Amino acid sequence: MDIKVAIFEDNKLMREGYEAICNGTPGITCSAVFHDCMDIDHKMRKADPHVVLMDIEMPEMNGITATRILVKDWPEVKILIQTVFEDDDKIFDAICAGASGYILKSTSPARLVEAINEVYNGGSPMSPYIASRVLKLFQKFAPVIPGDEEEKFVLSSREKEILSLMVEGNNLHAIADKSFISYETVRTHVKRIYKKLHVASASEAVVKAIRQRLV
Amino acid sequence: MDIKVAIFEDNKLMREGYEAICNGTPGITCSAVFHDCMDIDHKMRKADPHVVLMDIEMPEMNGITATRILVKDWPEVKILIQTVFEDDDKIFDAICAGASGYILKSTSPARLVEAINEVYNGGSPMSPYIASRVLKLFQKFAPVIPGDEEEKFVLSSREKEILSLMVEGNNLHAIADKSFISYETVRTHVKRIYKKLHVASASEAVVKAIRQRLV
DNA sequence: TATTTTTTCACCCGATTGAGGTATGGAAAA
DNA sequence: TTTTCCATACCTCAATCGGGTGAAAAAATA
Repeated sequence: MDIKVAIFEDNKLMREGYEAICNGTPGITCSAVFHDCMDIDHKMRKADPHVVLMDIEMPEMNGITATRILVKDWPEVKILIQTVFEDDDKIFDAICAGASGYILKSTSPARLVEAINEVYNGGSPMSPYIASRVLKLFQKFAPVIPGDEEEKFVLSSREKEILSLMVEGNNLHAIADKSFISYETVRTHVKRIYKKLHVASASEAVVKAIRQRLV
Repeated sequence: MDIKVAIFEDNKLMREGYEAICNGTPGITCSAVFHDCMDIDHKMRKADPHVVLMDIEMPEMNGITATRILVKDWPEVKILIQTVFEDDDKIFDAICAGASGYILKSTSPARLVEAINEVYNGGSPMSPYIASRVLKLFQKFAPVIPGDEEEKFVLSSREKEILSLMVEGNNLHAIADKSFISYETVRTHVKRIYKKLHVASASEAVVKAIRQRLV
């Protein structure tokens, strides 16, 4: 069956262009085109797409907000962001909103078709420039300092589990309940975790857990 | 002038395959092939490449460690990681090490050539699966959740300062000393921070501080 | 099989923390 | 000018936490 694509794009010319590209490609059908995201719930029900081609710059509701809504309410639908902008903030927001791909409007029709197929199959097409920005942002926010090889902490699976629960904000009693073990046992595990992590408090442990991505 | 590529790959067959692909492509020249990363400094000086094709799985020194060294000592050289592995840890480490691209060994020769051109021109080629893993990891580690607008925490500068000290692992007495205020005052601030952040413990506060980028 | 590691539980002690309240001076905003 | 917010400081009380010791199953490993 064809991949059903819904297009959200305020510019009439581009909207029609995308529609033509989709319908002109075997295996892809444009099930609906919209010029804004008003009443998006109703629009999505009507279009029932596999892939959404989403413009960022739109009146009333921008594509990023719309993406957030779609990710929440239609988690199976893949969202392919399309924009003229290349700035980090937009890229960052779109990705955090849960977009599956991010391509520039300068992308060729052939590449657009490729991208639609890729998102549909679980991949994440990105324009080369976007991809490099994503990696840069990733390196910037990476919670680890890659140099320190010495610090490798080996926690047992139970210890990792308990550390995770600590990061989630549980106190020791709550951890005991959720793990179905006694409070004293939790305390024993926690003490061992502290020893292994070379810390002396829950706060330090969770900070280290996050920064060293132990959880 | 041709793009000069240096190949680091322990498997003889693949090594020769890559070399043939590079030299068989107009605009690309393989300036050297190596079966390990020993004495990498000398090897790099000899090869003087624009792009390094780096295998992750190698004896003596793995490709990620080598990547770290290259990024530090040859910052202009683009590194294209190539591997059979798809696991998140490897991807994560390679990107943090500073790789410019990450492709699977199952990638076609045509796509490999494309990728070499893309990294050379500042892009970041990634296999679709890798790209989607990167986005997932990105979302996981994204320091802000821009969606929840309700949750914007306005801390006074003093409160932020104290929260930072908490994140650094100081206990309340240490914070008092470092801030030149009394222990009890620190406690008052901390209580207010808890209220504002809707948390009930130091651990929760530091987790929220890190995740919401408050410090 | 024997040995080590992991997981489990218990008790003690002293220090720390969290929650509640009260209060004062100053700065900023209304 | 009054009010609100911020920073400062102190008090009490109960609960929790960190450190230490000890020990016994269970599981993994040699």
